[in-house]
Amino acid sequence: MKSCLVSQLSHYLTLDRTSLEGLAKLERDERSYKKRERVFSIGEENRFLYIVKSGWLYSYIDLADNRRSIVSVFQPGDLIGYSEVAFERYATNLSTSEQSVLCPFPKHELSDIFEQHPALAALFFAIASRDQIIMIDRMRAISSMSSREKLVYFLLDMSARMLMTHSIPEKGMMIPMSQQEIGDMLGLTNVTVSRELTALQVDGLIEKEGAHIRLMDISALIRMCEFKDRYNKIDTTWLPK
Amino acid sequence: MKSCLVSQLSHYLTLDRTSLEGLAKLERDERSYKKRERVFSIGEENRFLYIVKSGWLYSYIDLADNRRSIVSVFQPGDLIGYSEVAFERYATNLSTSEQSVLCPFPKHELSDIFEQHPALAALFFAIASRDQIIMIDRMRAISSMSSREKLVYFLLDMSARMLMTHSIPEKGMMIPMSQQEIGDMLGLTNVTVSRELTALQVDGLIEKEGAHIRLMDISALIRMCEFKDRYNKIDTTWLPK
DNA sequence: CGGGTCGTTGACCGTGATCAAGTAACGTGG
DNA sequence: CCACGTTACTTGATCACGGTCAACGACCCG
Repeated sequence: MKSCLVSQLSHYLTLDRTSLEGLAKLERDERSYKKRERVFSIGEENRFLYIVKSGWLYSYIDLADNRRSIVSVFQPGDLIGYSEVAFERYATNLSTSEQSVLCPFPKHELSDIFEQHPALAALFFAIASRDQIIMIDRMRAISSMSSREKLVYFLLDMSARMLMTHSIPEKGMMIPMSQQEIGDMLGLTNVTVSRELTALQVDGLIEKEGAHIRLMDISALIRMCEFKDRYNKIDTTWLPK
Repeated sequence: MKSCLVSQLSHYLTLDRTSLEGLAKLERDERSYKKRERVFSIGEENRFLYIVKSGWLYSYIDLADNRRSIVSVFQPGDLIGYSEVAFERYATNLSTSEQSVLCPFPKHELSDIFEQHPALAALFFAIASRDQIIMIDRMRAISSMSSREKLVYFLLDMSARMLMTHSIPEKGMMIPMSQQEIGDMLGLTNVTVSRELTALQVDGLIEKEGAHIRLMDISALIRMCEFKDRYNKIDTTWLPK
């Protein structure tokens, strides 16, 4: 069975035999987590990185007034923890939002990649850089958009991301997050998320049914928040080899 | 004369001779820019990265209502552009805020680093990861703090950053940014920045005089926004060699 | 001296948070 | 299978924070 990480990376670059072997080593172990289970917490010793084999997860930070800020959402094929690799202790919490399987591997094995697979290391670097740009997009959304535009941005981001690895079914994409959690990603309350989602539906821009959401007029939505798809293609021409 | 980049990197790790040579190659060329000069613009072909030799710069994105979002501020010793390395065209604009000198080098030379200096490549990765966490901190600030707390966060961030390379003079740190620009970093207007800064001064938490700001009660300020210094120390134990 | 940028201060207003109540969906155990 | 408890979503009423608009003063440089 093909690894999700490999399939995400192959989307950007055809990997040679030795790179594949290097990656396989990282996916040796696997562990399963229940729904809403905490994988690691802020302040714990940061020893492992994780590859998502199945399930959705998110990293978050608790705020003062028992709300929280959701930092990133992870899906199958994502590498978790490289943005924290510079610190001895975790700077975020990681929790599953549904039942998930992860492959943990120790931090120092990342250094083997740098020593033995420079092209792979550079690809990881490029992906980290892609995610940095995505974070910048989200910052722009949070700091300058209306609540409605923020939601549109969120939906397009999720959609672009899912389209990278698989197509979206007829009844729309399935987002296993509560409205509270969506709000926590955008700096909104669950109340506003509910209101704006129904407003978007009334205006015919989306259709929703349970956890499934269908985007009805994508180009209008893209115009609303000047969305750019950062997932589809990255520049790999500069990579070694 | 010692390079600023080397002195920033040395703050984290003692570099061996070959690493120093690899870095020297990147700093071969240099070019000077006037105050408020545009270095590159969104959409231009992304061919160069830059090392800051002197001056302050910032990258930004224009918003709809002729405002803009300032993404990052760069100071001497910083590496500019690695967060965009994954894209063929620049995703942000870069402009100086005062007269500056930069060392540009072509993107593909970064790949030489990955091939020939794995430890250095991993250190760059760690710094990119540090900056990712800093971005997360700022996201938390923007999405959940009051305007006053945002400003406190901004001041502490600047202070921590400057302390990494040099000490802060008696009359306070000198921030060559207008209140408009500070607002653009935090998602606030110049009006609010002005109001809150004077309010902080009235409360005795800071003192300001022109572009100089002195933090009077650092521990109170840190408590106000739960600030964490991410610059001072990073984990380099996992690096190759 | 004059023009321009930047910072300050005041009055008003709009968006989204807050508080609250009610409904719907779901899982568990009797 | 229903009774119950819990969680998620919806909808309404009110409020506060920070944005907007505007006027004025300080300062700098030509």
